[in-house]
Amino acid sequence: MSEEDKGTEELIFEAAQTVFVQKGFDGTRMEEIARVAGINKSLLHYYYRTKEKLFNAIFKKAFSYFMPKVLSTISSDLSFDEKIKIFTATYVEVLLKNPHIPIFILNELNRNPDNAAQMIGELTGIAQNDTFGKFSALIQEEIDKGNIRSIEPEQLIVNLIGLCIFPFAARPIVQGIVFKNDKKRYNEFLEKRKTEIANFVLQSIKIEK
Amino acid sequence: MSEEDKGTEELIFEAAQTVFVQKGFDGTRMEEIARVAGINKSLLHYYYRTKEKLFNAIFKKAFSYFMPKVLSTISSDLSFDEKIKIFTATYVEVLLKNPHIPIFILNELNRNPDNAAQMIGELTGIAQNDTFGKFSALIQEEIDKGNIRSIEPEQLIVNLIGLCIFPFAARPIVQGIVFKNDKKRYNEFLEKRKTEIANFVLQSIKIEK
DNA sequence: AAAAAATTTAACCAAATGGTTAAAAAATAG
DNA sequence: CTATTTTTTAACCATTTGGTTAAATTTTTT
Repeated sequence: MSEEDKGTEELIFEAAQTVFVQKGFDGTRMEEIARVAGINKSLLHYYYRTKEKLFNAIFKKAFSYFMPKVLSTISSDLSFDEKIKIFTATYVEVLLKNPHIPIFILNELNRNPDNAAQMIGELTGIAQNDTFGKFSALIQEEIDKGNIRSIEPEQLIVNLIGLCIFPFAARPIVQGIVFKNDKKRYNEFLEKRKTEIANFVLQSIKIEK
Repeated sequence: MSEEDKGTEELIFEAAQTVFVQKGFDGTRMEEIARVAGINKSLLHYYYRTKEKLFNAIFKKAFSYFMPKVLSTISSDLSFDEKIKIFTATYVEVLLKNPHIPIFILNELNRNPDNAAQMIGELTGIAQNDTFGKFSALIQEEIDKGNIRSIEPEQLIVNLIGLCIFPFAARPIVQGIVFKNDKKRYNEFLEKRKTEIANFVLQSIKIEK
């Protein structure tokens, strides 16, 4: 394989990403991927033998955006407050750059949990490191130290992640119904979320006020 | 049409709901709906002429679970705190009974926003009443009265709804990764959410502490 | 320039799918 | 009982789709 092969392979990969992420596995047609990539179906199969193989490659990459290394912020030596602030801000920033990822991942995870689990298992990080376990422990420490009020660590973790992901996964609802299709206000709303989420969460759990 | 017609029509409707909600529009096969309903394809088309018509009927009903009348709690004469508590508790209860609805709605909304918007428009309530506008006004009043801290009403509304919906839409993640497939702990977690969400939110926005 | 690899073209295939049709059988209504 | 409606059966159809094949052309490597 030459260097330019990566050019074509990458071209196909990006086209596949565009189509799969927008339309899901069932809604995606191989021909459309080829069309978007500006090549033909034969070449598509020449690089990725089956739809499944291509999809799985896309899924893995998409998942790395969905559960980004941002979670490693937890293992840094920042203060708890800073960790929350940086985690949420960075997470929202990542999602602002990949706004279609959440609904894609959530849907495919739901559609074919077994295959998805397999793909996630093949990724390094996330599942292996037990990042959430560490996060739980960190929260429990803060509670024990009296820095935050008592709360089940899992509830707090799901709140944090949910507050970041939800406005993206539910964009048509939030933009359409809450903001009556005013895209500008919806985008300003998302921008503010970068700091708003940490604010909201910390106000809820901090003890001194 | 006789009375028993409704029996068969309802049978088909329920089978369609089961399949569509689990597999989405693209992933659903008409034959599977017929199989689940215990009838044959011909009879299916005899009642609902096309896949689209059947789907749209299902979508409308599902959406009424996704955005339930619970939102009318807002217009009641309860105290603000009570409104939040009852809204979140009832919403989580509704979703516990229809756990697959969120991801179904979010995905179909994303897949075909125009058709979804049309269907939502044909429903009474929700879109017409500007429930969210009223909710915003209510929140702003509470801020002006000094009962809760300053916050953009839309941020608070999205937080509330997101905290309710997210654990259902992201079940495979929450159950699989956070709770390592311990279904029992995941279900206990959801049960606690009925009160936990209001707790979390009120702690964040209440002024006296 | 020769060999190897990449790309295109186009025809082709089998399976799946949404939908139709028509005739027979069963159930229901008048 | 007769007429109507509902339901089944089964064959059928056109289209779509993922995938293959083979030959020709272009590009890259050596």
